[in-house]
Amino acid sequence: MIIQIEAESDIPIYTQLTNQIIEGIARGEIAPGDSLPSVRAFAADLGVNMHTVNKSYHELEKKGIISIVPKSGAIISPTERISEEKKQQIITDLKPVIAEALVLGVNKKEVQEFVNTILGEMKER
Amino acid sequence: MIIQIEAESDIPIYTQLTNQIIEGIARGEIAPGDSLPSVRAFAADLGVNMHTVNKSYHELEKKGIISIVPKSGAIISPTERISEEKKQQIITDLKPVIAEALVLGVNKKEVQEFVNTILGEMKER
DNA sequence: ACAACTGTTCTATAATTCATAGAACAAATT
DNA sequence: AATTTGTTCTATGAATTATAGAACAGTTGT
Repeated sequence: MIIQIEAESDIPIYTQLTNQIIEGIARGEIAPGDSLPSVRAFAADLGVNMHTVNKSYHELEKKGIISIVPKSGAIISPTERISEEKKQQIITDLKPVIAEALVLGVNKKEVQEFVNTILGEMKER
Repeated sequence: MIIQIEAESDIPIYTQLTNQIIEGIARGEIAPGDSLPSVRAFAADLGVNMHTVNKSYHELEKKGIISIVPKSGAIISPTERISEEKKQQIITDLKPVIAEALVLGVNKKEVQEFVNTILGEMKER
């Protein structure tokens, strides 16, 4: 899996890393049961600080995407049934992006096409 | 249009305001040509600082959603043809949210339903 | 058993962001 | 003429982001 960090971005490095790991899982490049690199090795690889990678891992754990085994490693969790609360959070996150698209002149059909394009890049789990 | 600001949220106040204004336009509650309240009046209404509202207005202007006429007011811009670059930005913004949904166990069909639910709340322009 | 590696925790620093506050200016509105 | 407008300036305090180094204790590989 290729990770690309942009230091100049307004998105924090640990968030960029979190998102790209999630997208890697969604694409099927890494699967449940797989281990993520150690925080030190990954940090050295990316050219960032160990604590930055650690923060990303804990963000992923909080989201329920990986489980960190102390003194061992970070393992991608199996997919479970999502709660109604988390579904609502997804909708809340989607809403501002879709609203902006419509306001900027994207029509509804095109929004659906955008979503389908993205879904096409990802694996059904 | 009802604006609800959550001071405890991890989302900055000016971003919350920006998003809710965009959603108000998307729902058709406010339309191109309409004026937004003055930064001072809006700030007093919301119980936040004038500069916070001002920051939101400038964010909206940068996105091409309103036009600020100095010494006059902020007016919602008419919808124009969106550039290919902005379309790509929309897709870039959608991607992490959709990827997270899939990883958390939402299936593709359900993602499409989420999007359609949101689109149903908004007006075609 | 030993060495290497693991995540954790602690202190520390610098830059940036977020939100607030007050004041003053010049143009537009009433 | 008085009020309201967005703009600009300085200022402050809290929080966030990213880095750095050190030490600890458990796990893993040889």
